[in-house]
Amino acid sequence: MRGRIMRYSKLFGKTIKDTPKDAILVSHTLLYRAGFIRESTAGRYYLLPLGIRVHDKIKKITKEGMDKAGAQEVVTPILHPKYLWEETNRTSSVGFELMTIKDRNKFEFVLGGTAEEMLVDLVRKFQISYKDLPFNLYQFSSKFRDEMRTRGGLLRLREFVMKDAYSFHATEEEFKKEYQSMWEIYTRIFDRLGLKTIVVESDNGYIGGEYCHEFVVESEAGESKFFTTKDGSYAAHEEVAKFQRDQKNVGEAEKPVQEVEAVRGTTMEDGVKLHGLPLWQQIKDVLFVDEKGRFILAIIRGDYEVNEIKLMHLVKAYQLRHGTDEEIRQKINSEPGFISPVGIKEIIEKDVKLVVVADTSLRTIKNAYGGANKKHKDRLNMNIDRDYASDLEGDIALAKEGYLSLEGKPFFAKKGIEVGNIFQLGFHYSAKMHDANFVDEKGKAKPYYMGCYGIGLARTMATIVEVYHDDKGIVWPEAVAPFQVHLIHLGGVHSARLAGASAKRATSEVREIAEEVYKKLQEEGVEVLWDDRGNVSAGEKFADADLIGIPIRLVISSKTEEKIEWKERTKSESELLTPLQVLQRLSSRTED
RNA sequence: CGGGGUGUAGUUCAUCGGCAGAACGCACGGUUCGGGACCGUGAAGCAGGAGGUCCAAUUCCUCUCACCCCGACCA
Repeated sequence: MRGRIMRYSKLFGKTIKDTPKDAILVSHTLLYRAGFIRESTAGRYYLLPLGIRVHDKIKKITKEGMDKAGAQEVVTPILHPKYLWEETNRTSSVGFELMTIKDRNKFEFVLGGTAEEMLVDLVRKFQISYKDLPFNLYQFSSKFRDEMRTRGGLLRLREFVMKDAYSFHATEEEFKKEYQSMWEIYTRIFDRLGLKTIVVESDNGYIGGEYCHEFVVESEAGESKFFTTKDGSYAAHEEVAKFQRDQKNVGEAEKPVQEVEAVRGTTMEDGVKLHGLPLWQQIKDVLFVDEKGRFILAIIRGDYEVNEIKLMHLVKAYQLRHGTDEEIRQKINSEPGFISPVGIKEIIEKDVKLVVVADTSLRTIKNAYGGANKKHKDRLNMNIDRDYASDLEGDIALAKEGYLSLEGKPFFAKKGIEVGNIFQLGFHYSAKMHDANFVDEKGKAKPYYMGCYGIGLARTMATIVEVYHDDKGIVWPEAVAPFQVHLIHLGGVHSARLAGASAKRATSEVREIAEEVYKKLQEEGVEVLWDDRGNVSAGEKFADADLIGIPIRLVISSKTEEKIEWKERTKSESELLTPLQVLQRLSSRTED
């Protein structure tokens, strides 16, 4: 534990008045101005004494939560042997953000950005039996991610401390209990940190697995876009949100297909204008190419957009890019802006692998129109099953605000900061890595079922500031404040003299009394920052106290006579208390 | 990686071909003393880096690096 007390005159890291020009977000500005952080290079920050105190408290609360949930703390090396990442083939799938380093023997390491392989490697060093399972191992360690772009001070870093946990189970049922337990513990941890989180269904990204949830704090500063219903019964990230397709003209009789001249541009609007038909009746065709070079034609109702994440999952691809105009012409033998699923398999080049993926929305329309795989030719009255078919059919549509959830409730779009997440990993890692097994009751080796769980500490710290601040500065919740008490004494030879020496204290005495109070608070175990500067005006001390944002401000001056002024950062009024009352109040607060 | 922007004192910014400036901050002295007080003095800069044009470049041109913002990714 760090020292409980500090004199401001000795505190490394001063407050500043000017707003740094590069700071856009409140959290960045305030943490910088108040002397909690300084930047090293993009996405890498120094935590100053005030900053590390807050960081430590967040860590402590996180740790208490994890321990309470029965997880056990470990430490893994930051340099991961690269062969481990090769074992799961993640060197190629996440290569864009991995950083590598070689030792003097040219042995290659990866700077750890997440530690699934390391934990599996650790666990497989032991003979795990079903009797050992389940268990959950966690650590606090620096993570390195060579992010393409950093953002907003501490919100998105290239180097940060993360609490990451990895759980190992014999069965899926067993895992689900842990997942639920982590869900609850996370909610409680963030609650203690003063953050109200929304649990949002989201995409796994490069971590792998089948499902996961983000813990999001609603904020305009956030990067996560998600949808919720008014009652909160459903919350899902934009990438995965499921919604109802409304029925359009399903009752209409199927008309014969007709090929027509269509001298038009290549956009959806051009089609609407030319034929005078609604956008939803048009078929949207989007060509993608995956990492294996497969062509994927996504077809969807014209008023919807393709969700690439959903599409990737459906076709089991790792990466998608849009097909180029040349590819459309030379490989598919179609025409940009005029692609059609009708007869497309017959016209493509022989060496081309094409997967046609249809969104379920195509079942809500009849007699659709769209291109005819030739320039300036369109086709009218296309109907699924009769005129065209897909290799895969499913949900590949992007949700939007106002769409209805599967329960029929309208979506509201929200933005938030993702402070933590929980992942189902299943056999994703244990299947790929050798010997990632446990022995079951019958003595047979089986892969273990896994989950993982992360919380970013610095991001959480910034998020707290995003939520708790006012125009004067930070307003730390008590649980994470760098100190509990900000003690100020005000000099004033003059005012003391003017007020008459008998009842009032002289300046030198005020400082002595402050020092006594400071020592008394120390004895009582109160964390206190004493602004002991003698040459600074009252206004400056107050402004600094407001900026730093410690919950309780105690003022001693010639005006307070035998008492001490008590002011809470969250309130505008103050009151005069006797020293005894101050101590009583402080002790009652710490008991809460 | 694509698009946009910024690099001049610790910080925020002026100067925009002709001796490098201000405010805040910092140091020292003095006056103040309950909401960022005032006066004086002082220290602080190879104008991000390299190259070019010019009698002369912080200023114009080229390249490069760093940082910020918007997009594709994430704790």
